[in-house]
Amino acid sequence: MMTPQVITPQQMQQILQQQVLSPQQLQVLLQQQQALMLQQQQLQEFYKKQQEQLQLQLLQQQHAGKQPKEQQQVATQQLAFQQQLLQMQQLQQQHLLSLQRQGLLTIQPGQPALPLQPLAQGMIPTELQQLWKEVTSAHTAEETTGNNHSSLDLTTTCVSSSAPSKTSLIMNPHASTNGQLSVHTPKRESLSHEEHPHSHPLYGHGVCKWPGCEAVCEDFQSFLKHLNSEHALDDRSTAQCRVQMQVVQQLELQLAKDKERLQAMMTHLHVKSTEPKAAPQPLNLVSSVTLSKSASEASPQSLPHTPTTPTAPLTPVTQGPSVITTTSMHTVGPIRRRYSDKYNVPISSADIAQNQEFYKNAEVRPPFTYASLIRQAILESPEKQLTLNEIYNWFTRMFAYFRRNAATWKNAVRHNLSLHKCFVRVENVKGAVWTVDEVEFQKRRPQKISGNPSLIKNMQSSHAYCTPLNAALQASMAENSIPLYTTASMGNPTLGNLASAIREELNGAMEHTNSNESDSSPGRSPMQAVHPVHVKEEPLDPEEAEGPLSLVTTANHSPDFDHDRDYEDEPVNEDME
DNA sequence: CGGCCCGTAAACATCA
DNA sequence: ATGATGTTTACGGGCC
Repeated sequence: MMTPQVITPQQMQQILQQQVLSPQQLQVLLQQQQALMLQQQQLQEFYKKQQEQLQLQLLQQQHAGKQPKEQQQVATQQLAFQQQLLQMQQLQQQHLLSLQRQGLLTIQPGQPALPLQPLAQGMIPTELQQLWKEVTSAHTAEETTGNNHSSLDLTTTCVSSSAPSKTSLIMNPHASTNGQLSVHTPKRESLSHEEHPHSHPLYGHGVCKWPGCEAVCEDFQSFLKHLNSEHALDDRSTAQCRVQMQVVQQLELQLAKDKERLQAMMTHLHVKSTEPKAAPQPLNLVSSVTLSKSASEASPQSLPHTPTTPTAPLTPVTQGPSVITTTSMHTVGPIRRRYSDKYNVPISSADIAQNQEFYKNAEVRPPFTYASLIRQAILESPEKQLTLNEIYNWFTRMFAYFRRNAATWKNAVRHNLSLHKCFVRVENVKGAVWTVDEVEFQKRRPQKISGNPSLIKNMQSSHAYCTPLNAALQASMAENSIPLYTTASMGNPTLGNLASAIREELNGAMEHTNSNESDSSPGRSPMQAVHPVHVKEEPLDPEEAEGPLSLVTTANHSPDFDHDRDYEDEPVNEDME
C-alpha cells in the first residue's frame, strides 16, 4: 500500500497497470470502510458523551473543589481527544488536497462530495453502499475470483483487530443490514494476520507504511506495537482509510477507463492490421493484435499467411520488439555449423530495430529476391561465408516470413545457391560453406536491371541510391530509409545492411553506367566485396567483438532468436494456407 | 508474344 | 536408412 500524500501520477499509472487492486480487494476495503464509519460515529458519540461527562465532572469537582488528580486526568483526556480530532481533520485535509491535486477526487455529478464532508459526520452507510455499487457494477462483470489476500485484506485486519471487542460489538448490528459485511469477522482476519506475520503490507523496509506515517520500526514486533498504538481504531485512522478507499475507487475507475481505451486501441489496430503491409511501427502492434482472438478472424485475408504463427516460440507480441522477442541463441548449435554464432553478429541493433523488427515480426514477405537475401546473409557473416544451415538460420532470424513453409523456401535457397554462379561453394574441413562471388553478382545485377530501363533511368538521372527494384522494394526502402542510413553509415551490420546491400547492388549495377560515385558504399568493387573492410572489421573472437559498436552487438547476442529448429520443424507440420 | 527473372516444386545424387 | 545438402529440370507468374 502506498501513502496517498506522496503518491505521484506515475505511481498511479503503475498501480493501474499492475492492477493491484482487485474488485475483491476493493470490496474488502469498502466493507471495512463502512464498518469504520460506523465505529467513527460511535466514537463521535462517545466523544460527545465524554465531553458531557467531563463537563459534569468539572462542575462537580469545581463544586467539591477537590480531587485535583482526577481533574487533571480528565482534562488531559479531553485534550488528547481534541488533539486527535484536530490532527485527524488536518490529515484529512492533507489527503484531500493531495488527492485533488492528483485529480483523484473528481467527484462525479450524482455522487455526493464525500471526501469534502466534515469528518465529524462520518460517512453515511448509504453513501458507501452507493459507492460500492458503483464500483462493483463497473467491475464485477470481469475478472472475478481473484485473491483478495493482499494488502487491502490485511489492512482490514490491522484496523479491525486493533479493537476487536468494540468493533465486533458495533459492527454486528449493522452487519446484518448488509450481508457482505458479515463476511469479515475479526476472527478470520486475525488469522490471516498471523499466517503471514512478516509480510504485512503496512510494513516494509523498517518503516510503517500507513498513509502519512512512515514511522521507523525496528522489527516487526515493534511495528505491530506501533500499528496498534498509533493506528488504532480512531477517527484519524478511519479518515485515512476512507481516503485510501477513495484512492482505490479512483484507481478502479481509472483502470476501467484505461481498459476501455486499451480495448479501443486493440480494435483500432486490428483494423489496421488488415490493411496492406503497414508501416514499420505498427509492426509489433499488428502481431500483438493478432493474438487477440477477436482480431484473428479478419487478418488472414490481408497477408499472405496468417500473421504470427501461434505456435512459433517467439511471439513478438508479448514483448517489446527488439530485446524481448529474442532469446538467447547461443546454445543452439546447429549440426555442423562452422562459425557457430557468427551469423549472430550482423543482426539487429537497437537502431534498426524498427526495420528489422518489422520483418522479424511481421510475416510479410521481404521484397528481396532469394539471391539478394542469401548474398546479404553471407556478407553479413564475419567470414563472408556461411553454411547452408547458417543461411537458413539467418533467414528465419531476420524474417518472420521464413519461419513457416520451411521446406519451400529452403528449397528455394538451395535452388538459388546452385543456380546462380555468384554463389560459390567452398569445400571446407568441416564441410562446405557458401561464399559470394561479387563479380558474378555484379554481373548479374545489371542484367536484371537492364531489363528494367525505367529504373536505370531513375538511378542515373537522380542518382538515387536506393532506387528500388520494384514497387515493393521502394516501399520497403521508404520504410527503412531513415534508420537504415544512420545505422548503415555507422558500419553496423544489420537489417540496415540488408537495405544497404540492396543499395550496393544498385551501386554495383550503376558502376557499369556511372562510375562517379565517390562514396565508399560497401561492396562496390569486387575486391572490396570479397573482403569488405567497410562493413566491419572482422573480430578475431567471433563471440565477443563484432564490430565497432560493441554495445549494439552485445545487445545483438541475446536478442536473436535461437530456435532455428523450431522454425524449421513447425512450419512444415502445421501450416496450411 | 517472347524473353527474362523469379519463385516453387520436385526428382535425383551425394554424403555423413 | 535417413536426413541434410546440392544439382538440375520443369513450370508458372510477372514484367517489359
